[in-house]
Amino acid sequence: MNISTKTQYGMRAMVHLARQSKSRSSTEIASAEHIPTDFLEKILQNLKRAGLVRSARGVSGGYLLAHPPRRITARDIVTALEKPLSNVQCLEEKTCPRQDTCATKDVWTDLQRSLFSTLSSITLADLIRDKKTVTSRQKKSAHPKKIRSRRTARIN
Amino acid sequence: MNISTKTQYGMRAMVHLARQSKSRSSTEIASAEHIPTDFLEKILQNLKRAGLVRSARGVSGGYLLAHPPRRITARDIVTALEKPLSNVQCLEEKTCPRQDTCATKDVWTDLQRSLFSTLSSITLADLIRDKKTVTSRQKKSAHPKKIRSRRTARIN
DNA sequence: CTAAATCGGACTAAATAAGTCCGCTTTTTC
DNA sequence: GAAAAAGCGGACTTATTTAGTCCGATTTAG
Repeated sequence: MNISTKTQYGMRAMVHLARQSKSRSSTEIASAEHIPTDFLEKILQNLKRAGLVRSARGVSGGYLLAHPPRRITARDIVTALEKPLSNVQCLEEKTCPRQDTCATKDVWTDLQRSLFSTLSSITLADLIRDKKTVTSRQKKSAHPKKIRSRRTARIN
Repeated sequence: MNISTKTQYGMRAMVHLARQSKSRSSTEIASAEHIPTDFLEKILQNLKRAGLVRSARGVSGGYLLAHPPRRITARDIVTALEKPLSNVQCLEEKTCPRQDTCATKDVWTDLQRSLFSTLSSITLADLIRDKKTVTSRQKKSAHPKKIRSRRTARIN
């Protein structure tokens, strides 16, 4: 019942990317966020396969968000990286052999629902706002963003 | 991000005990709930040290709940058995070295709060009731206040 | 006394997590 | 066209955690 460092790294990297307007290389993110480079590379691959980031190869390549920050939730990131999100086998199609055992199933379904619901309510846009606006995040209001551009890179 | 089998076993054992009015031996619970006996023994020790069950040694000894089922929540059980309930080091007193990193802290604190709140709202009494009452239990999602009791499970 | 139970510690095996290494491909720049 | 800087992919290693197992001691009812 813990959050793997992989997922924590991934969350940090995504927040980092959410603050940038242009693509960033994995080495740049790694040094900025104090994440082992090769490990981050793997994480970014996962995030890419999950459709959360896009990448460009070659010299001035790198990664950037595949969607605007307010369209990416913490749930997206966690489910992309945390392997068996709620691994309680009785939540699969296999039912418990005993009915009384299944009484405990309610606990795990409730837990999973609450987990998903909480994570879904948090977007990257929320996270890159100031701390004091955290309370207002719960109300889910839309916010404009300022975009600073500096360099140009081709992204697939 | 999964529930250990240890915790699942423990939950099953507690539900089992909640249905009984007298003490039960670990071997009895183990065979009824299909849990490895020696492993269950360890789990019951944990639950005992957490003050959730009581035990009697000797020939007709065994375990029984330390409190009535309506006073024991899923949170009690999970925290007793799941070792690092939400192991995100930045939730400890050690702050993250970088401020921007700490943006992700909100995710984990929210997650933990929601987790605790959900687990706290489920009592053993809820779990041993009929399935159809599950719906009504979920209505009082965040803050459990009223608890209806039907049968009086005289344990303690 | 003996059988059935709780206790406690030590130990092991399997699985998962966390990271590393290496070589390849793609793209920009000189 | 070569070099450099990036992403990509697979295989590999190491450390930690999980899931038990084993064994002996102690307690207690009959």
